[in-house]
Amino acid sequence: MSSSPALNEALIAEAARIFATLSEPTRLRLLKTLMAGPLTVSEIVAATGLKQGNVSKQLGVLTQAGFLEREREGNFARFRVSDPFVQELCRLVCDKIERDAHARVAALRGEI
Amino acid sequence: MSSSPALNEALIAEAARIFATLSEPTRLRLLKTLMAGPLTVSEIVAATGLKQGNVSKQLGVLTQAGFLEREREGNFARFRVSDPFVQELCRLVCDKIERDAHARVAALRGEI
DNA sequence: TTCCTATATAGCGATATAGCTATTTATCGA
DNA sequence: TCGATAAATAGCTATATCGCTATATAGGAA
Repeated sequence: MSSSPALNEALIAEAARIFATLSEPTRLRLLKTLMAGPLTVSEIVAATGLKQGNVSKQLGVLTQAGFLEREREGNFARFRVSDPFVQELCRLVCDKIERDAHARVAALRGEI
Repeated sequence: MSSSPALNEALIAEAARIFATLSEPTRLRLLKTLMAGPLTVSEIVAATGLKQGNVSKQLGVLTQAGFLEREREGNFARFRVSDPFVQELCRLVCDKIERDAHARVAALRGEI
């Protein structure tokens, strides 16, 4: 049971879109900040030191991509990570980075 | 045991780089093609219909990122996926896409 | 060496998007 | 209704990078 080329292309395009969403340091910083718990825009601005406009814009991108949920609270907007998938993905990547770092250290040891 | 801000930034930058490498449909297509087994550049060109120059360029990007290994075979260059990490990552993302698709279908059913 | 084929790379136009400043929109309290 | 504050957005410049064409490099065979 193999899928049609078109479906494959759609799957690839969607996967690329997901990876692209996660390809910006600023957005990863926002996700990391929100992984500790839901926060309002101003709290995020205070926690990260990023400009309010950029924070709003990138939160919008992450929400559009389905990684965050937005909830109005009076004058504020509170954002939360909406999908454990994000955590899984980030953990996998971070583990990989650590593994590679350890491998590099081991290689250096071998070279001495 | 929390890491220094600088280390965190480095980790985020590295993660963003990994995601960015996977954010291009062409590169995902190449990875997908190579997941079936190692191939030379000309075989990849034949299998995908992409231009030789682009294939070389993007294989270079993937190799630089550590996702592929290159092996000279006389006049040819054979590439292979070098890290099961790539498969894991792609599987995770594809699963997510399928889950979301099913969820959308279910939502549609509910709306009828 | 000289030719031929497989890869790699240079240079270019087009496109996408990050972050900036400034402004607009939305919601609450007086 | 009228500020005041939180958030979203508009418009901009700068930058990165895709795929393209054309060319350079590398390695084998004659």
